[in-house]
Amino acid sequence: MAKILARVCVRIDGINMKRVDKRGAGVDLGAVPWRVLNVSDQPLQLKLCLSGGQSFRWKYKEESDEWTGIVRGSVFKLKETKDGLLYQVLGSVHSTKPDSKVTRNATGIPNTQTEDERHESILKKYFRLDVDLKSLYEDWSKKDSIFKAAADKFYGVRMLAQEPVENLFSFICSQNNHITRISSMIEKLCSTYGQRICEDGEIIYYSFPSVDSLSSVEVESNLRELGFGYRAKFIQKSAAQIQEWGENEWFESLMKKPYKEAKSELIKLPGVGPKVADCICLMSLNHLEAVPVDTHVYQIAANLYLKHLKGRKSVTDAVYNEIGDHFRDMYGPLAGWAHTVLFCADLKKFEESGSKRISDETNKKTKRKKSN
DNA sequence: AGCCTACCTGGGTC
DNA sequence: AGACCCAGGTAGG
Repeated sequence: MAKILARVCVRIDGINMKRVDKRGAGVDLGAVPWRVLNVSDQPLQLKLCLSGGQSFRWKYKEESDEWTGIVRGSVFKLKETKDGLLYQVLGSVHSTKPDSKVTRNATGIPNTQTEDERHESILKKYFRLDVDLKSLYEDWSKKDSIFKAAADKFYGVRMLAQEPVENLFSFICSQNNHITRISSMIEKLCSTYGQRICEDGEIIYYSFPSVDSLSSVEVESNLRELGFGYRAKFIQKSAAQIQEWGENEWFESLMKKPYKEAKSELIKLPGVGPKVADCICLMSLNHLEAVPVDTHVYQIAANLYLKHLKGRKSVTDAVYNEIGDHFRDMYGPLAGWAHTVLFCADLKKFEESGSKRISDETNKKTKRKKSN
């Protein structure tokens, strides 16, 4: 069935990939074939990876149990089934046509691949499917009983290998902000400064904006009007700075540098402090020992591991580093990944009725007593 | 070094 | 209704 549908004639309309039938009438994108991604028995839980605070752009559709998001300029739909992880590609910034030889790409993946191979490769890299997560979980469970207790339910939390530009500007938006507002701000950023990729019914998909497009001076006032508040200035100024430092070469140099050096470079950007810098190191620069300490992680640390830190009014640099070092001492070189599992386990949104958050001790104390 | 305050906005609480 | 408070922080004092 899928194979037959795959042979439906495809025409490329600029950057928009539109499927058309022989009469030229538009065909619903539901005709895009599902493909199986070989995850080779690697644990992977989409919900925790895609809505656990690593990325803000993935959308979940309850009715179809599907996730939609954009990785490296391609719009993916993902679905977990008993037969494995299925994916569709709805459109692509640089798409020629499916199964044709790719002549150019910006992914560093050999250009002798077909589009399908390229997309499979993108997803495997994105989910770091080359990393054996089972043995990591075993290792971390041995080292920490709290981790062990959370591991069963929060299996398959994978550290995504994200793109630095999206990662950086998303987390500049995240500071002192709600998830819902962060997501809506990022969507505004994309629809205003990103490139239109394709559409699916009412929904138009945009790529994440380039650094260039965010660097011009008028961006600040535009973003302020769009409700970005004081982050508008940070975004424009950081974009201009990154551009000056050589963008791609700069990001690549940060990947090669030791974690601490990369972090101190990042902190030079306006709107990037220790926490955001650690997010970038961990999520897109391959420094897996980076441990972003936000309010949640501070709560987890102060209530479960470093009780002398309870009740601090602010997380100072010293406290911040103490918490990070503690996790690094405990878990080793991939401490940031391990910490993300705990972070997920502590998120309210992943609470099930009857279950409790790992740092629930505090919640009892800070919550007012319910009157009956 | 630690602590304070302002910063945009929007949603929740009392 | 209108003052709070808080939200996955940062900058400047």
